[in-house]
Amino acid sequence: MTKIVQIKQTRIQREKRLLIQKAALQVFSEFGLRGATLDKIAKACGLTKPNILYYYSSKDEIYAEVLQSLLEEWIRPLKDISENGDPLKEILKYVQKKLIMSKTKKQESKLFATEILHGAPLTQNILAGSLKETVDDKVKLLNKWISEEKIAPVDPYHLIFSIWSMTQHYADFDVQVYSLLNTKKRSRIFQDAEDFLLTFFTRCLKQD
Amino acid sequence: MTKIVQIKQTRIQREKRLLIQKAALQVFSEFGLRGATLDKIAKACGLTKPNILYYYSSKDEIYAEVLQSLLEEWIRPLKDISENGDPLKEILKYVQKKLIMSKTKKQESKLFATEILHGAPLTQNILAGSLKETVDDKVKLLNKWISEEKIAPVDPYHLIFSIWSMTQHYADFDVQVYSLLNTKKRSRIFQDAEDFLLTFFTRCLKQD
DNA sequence: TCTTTTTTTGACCAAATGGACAATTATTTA
DNA sequence: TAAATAATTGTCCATTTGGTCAAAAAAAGA
Repeated sequence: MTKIVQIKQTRIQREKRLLIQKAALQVFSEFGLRGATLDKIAKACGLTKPNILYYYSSKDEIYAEVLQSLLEEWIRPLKDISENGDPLKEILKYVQKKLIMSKTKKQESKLFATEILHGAPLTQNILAGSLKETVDDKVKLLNKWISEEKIAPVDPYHLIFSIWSMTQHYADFDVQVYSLLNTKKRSRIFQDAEDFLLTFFTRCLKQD
Repeated sequence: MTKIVQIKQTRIQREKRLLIQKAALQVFSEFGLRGATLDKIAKACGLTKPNILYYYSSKDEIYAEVLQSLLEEWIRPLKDISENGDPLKEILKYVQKKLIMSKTKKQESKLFATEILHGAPLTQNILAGSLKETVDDKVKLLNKWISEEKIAPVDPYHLIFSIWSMTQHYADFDVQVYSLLNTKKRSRIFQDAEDFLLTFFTRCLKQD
């Protein structure tokens, strides 16, 4: 009696898994890992709870997969900072990209933030691994630009932290940001934010 | 048969309530509202679960009280920005204060962040109320300083957001920050952060 | 000290929730 | 189209968890 292991995913499996992931992202980002329930995810994607557990063996597995696929996407733009372009322009382009992500990937940003905030139980090794590699690489580049006097001297690690924090703030703390702005300013948050950030980093980094 | 309503707190009540609040802050900031359990709080303060419920009628009530007392403390430093001092210095002093809070009030920062991140269900009215008042007040002051050409022109709302995000990042994302720095830099995070932030805001705001 | 009030706790309950499973239905494949 | 495989679901279960309650213990007051 041999059990045949299924290797290739069927069409339905691909579709349903994606469906579940989308719903899970939504629910996890709103309620956190522990606040999210399988019932909520089930309702969000129109499947039954046992049906979800047919595709994933546990709630934690769903969470892990959602987080995993999000992390890769999250690190990517940093890699795009290019040694060849104009230093200030490259940095500003990165700021813009991150800001756009805050606008269009709000759920992802919040889920990532919640994970880190609560100690990054599933993410530690990625942080200390591939993310650290990429960061260290870009830190070297920034230091090179500084020594060549192409940008003003700053601690490159903290420069990266500042870009992350300022841009992600508009996704993670959107409720607060919205609460504090009046209707008029609310409708141009991201435009104002972009203007502010570009001015800010230009003033801070431009060599005179 | 009249039930006498107790008005004054006994010594034990004062002590135990504080004890519970401390433990609750710790547990809520680590696990979030839904991840925290009464049992965890109970263990953290060495009381039994029913005993905790003798002092607080529900878990939500504990959460609300912890959050409430945290919020007041959270807003306060912003109020201290003074019209009379030197504009740039006043702003830098505020940045320093916020950074110190990130260092010494990490749990509070994380709890606040988690609350906002998940939609600020209990905090909305405070955000739109007393916090908004204070912010609007300081925005006026910043605009005045700008029109008097005492600091460089920037959007004052986004300036405040940038201070919040960059300083709180060191508390909320500490796991990430630590993961990315080597041992040497890890031990001077807050010194480096302060240098970075003061330089940054000075460059950005100084009138030439 | 004796009484009253406050504090503490063990035992218990109901609801929520993650998950198992067998039976049924739909889809593929031969 | 018949057999095999994949997908779906109703039902059930065990654990976790917020919360209750009556009785016991401790503290305070007279």
